[in-house]
Amino acid sequence: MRPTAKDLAEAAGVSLATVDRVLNDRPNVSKKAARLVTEAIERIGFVRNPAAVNLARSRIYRFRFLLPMAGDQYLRELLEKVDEAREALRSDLTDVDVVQIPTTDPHAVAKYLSGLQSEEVDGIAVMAPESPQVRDAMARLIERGIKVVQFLSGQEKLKTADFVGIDNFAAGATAGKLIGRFLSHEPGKIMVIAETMMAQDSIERRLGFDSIINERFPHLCPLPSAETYGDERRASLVIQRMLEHNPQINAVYVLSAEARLPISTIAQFADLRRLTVVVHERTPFSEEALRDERIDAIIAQNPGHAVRSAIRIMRARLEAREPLASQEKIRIEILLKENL
Amino acid sequence: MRPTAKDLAEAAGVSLATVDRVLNDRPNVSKKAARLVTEAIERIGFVRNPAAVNLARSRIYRFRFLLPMAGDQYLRELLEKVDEAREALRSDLTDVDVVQIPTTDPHAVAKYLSGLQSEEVDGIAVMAPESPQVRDAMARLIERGIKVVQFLSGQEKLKTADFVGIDNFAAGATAGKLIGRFLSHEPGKIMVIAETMMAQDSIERRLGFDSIINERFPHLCPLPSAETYGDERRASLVIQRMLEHNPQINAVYVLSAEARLPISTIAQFADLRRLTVVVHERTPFSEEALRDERIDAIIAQNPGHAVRSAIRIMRARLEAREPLASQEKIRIEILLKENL
DNA sequence: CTTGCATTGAGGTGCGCACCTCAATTACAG
DNA sequence: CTGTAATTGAGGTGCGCACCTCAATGCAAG
Repeated sequence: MRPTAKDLAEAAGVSLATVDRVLNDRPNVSKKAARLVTEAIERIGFVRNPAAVNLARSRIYRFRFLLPMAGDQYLRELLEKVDEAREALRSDLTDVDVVQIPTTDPHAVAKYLSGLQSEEVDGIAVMAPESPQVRDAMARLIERGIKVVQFLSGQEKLKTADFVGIDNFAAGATAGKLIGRFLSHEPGKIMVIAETMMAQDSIERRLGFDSIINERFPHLCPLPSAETYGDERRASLVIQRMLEHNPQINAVYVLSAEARLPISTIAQFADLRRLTVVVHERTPFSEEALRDERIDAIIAQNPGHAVRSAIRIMRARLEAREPLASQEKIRIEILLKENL
Repeated sequence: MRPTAKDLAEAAGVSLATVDRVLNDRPNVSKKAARLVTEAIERIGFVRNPAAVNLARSRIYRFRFLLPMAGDQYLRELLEKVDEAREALRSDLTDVDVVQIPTTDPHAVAKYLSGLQSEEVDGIAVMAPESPQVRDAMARLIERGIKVVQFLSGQEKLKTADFVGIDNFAAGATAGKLIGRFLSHEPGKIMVIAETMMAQDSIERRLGFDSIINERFPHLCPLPSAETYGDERRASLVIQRMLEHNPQINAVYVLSAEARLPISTIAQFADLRRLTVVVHERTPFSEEALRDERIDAIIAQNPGHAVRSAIRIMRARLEAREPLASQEKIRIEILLKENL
């Protein structure tokens, strides 16, 4: 049998009460007693039974995901995964919920975060664009004991918060490498499309992309980023003009999470199958496009993994444990038609 | 507060004892009582508190990984991940251990499995090559109530066991697609190397590989599989001869998990950087080779994920739950230098 | 030595459930 | 109607720990 707290008390030569004081960081413990107990813990290999701990504490973890209001398929996917996690954790003393607010307005985000009470929630995963106000609000949340995870978004990294997501520079570089190698030695121009280049992650991806193209594939010329602002008419205009002015385009890189608008717009003016196309994020649309070879590769970060990871991290932090780094690292996945 | 069993009893209009009988499938429950309780469960949204359940049952799950005796870096990686999982689960009522036996001897594997008692272990993840004896032994284990996972190995799938690992046909196809697209339109021959072609997974990978090369890249010619049998001298002989007879070779595909021997052997006779090379499994060796561009891509299945997945599945089965399919699917990862 | 404070031990309660016993009630066959 | 079996309820115990109270002990300053 595993040693219990009682065994531990015996081994340390102290009472159960003192063991309890040490284990739970209660006051009024002499250095000597603390040492006796910690030594005994090592010696007999004592590990708290988490089931008993949770039961006794009758504690419920309340985690929240703060996600953008709008969004196309990728966001929907994400919401679904959060829901899945909620269901899976219902039985596990963990409540998960979602709040959607217009994250393009940093003021609104900051205000929401500032209003959060630790009675209301134990941890929050925030997916919002970079802004000093939001960063400040997060820092203050952390001071108040609410765990914060910077979630899949291009924030400047806080040292006191955890980050869940991919290295966007590397992701851009990966896209560049794929396009470069797929095109082989043919020279040409690459169309780069983003929803907006205001977001930190778009910028990083672009930098990574350019760096490898310049270094390894100088015969390829990446064009300036075209921005759609998520607007159909604007996308149509910008893309059509770019295609007309650059007949040498033989590749397309879509920086943003939502590939549907750019890709379906391009399809109106050019033959996708003659282009090498790389996009971000697996969605029903991008998956289908990959299957019928309108696009050649998807760079993805597994949203289900990201959601679970964020929850595990917040939980570990609350229990003052260190998260398992290797498990919590989100991989930059490359999806081809063959390994979907 | 979440409803407790007591609330449930009240809501169902029966006693706690009857609720207990229904929840734990004990005998002597009338259909009517069972119905009352299950209806009440739905109605009030009752969910058992797993902490309390585990505490009351004071049950410890004992899982075992049965792995091959020998092996190079990949196996070592795997052992490490199992160890990591063991540590992480120590506090979680779960004991994990490893047994290594010479899995090339199906007789020994079958014998070991047959000798297993359900008093000793609750579930076992078996990584061993296909053989009817082993399959039978596993089937008998399942009948005795021990959960079995076919782990990362080329077994014929049992319907009654779970499988953790990748689709090897698709993995081979992915390798083929990468090589085909990386080589672009240049014709040439592809060297295919395996430790042995006796293993089910090697065969499936080869089939997947050939199918896509034939279909999509007919200008490429995959050579017959060269087998190293893990032997240095044999590898040297076979590979040197193949390279001499086929100067048109411009790509290499290493089917097996251990790429070190084939790759370092090739390096003695040819310039790896002029070849397009795809191998399986991330190991310290393959990682370094990818970094310094001796190889071009790694097809990997995350061993840490696989280990954790196997454990989660065995656990879910023991608790008569359905594992979360989306989480337990092992992805075919493509690693380039950029997304390592 | 006394006062005041920090430290320690003993003991109890409750978390939500599994598992057990024993009596009481009900259903059913003969 | 009787006997028997099936069903139900009441109640208790323990899992390992957190959290609380109260009394007892130690220690140091004045």
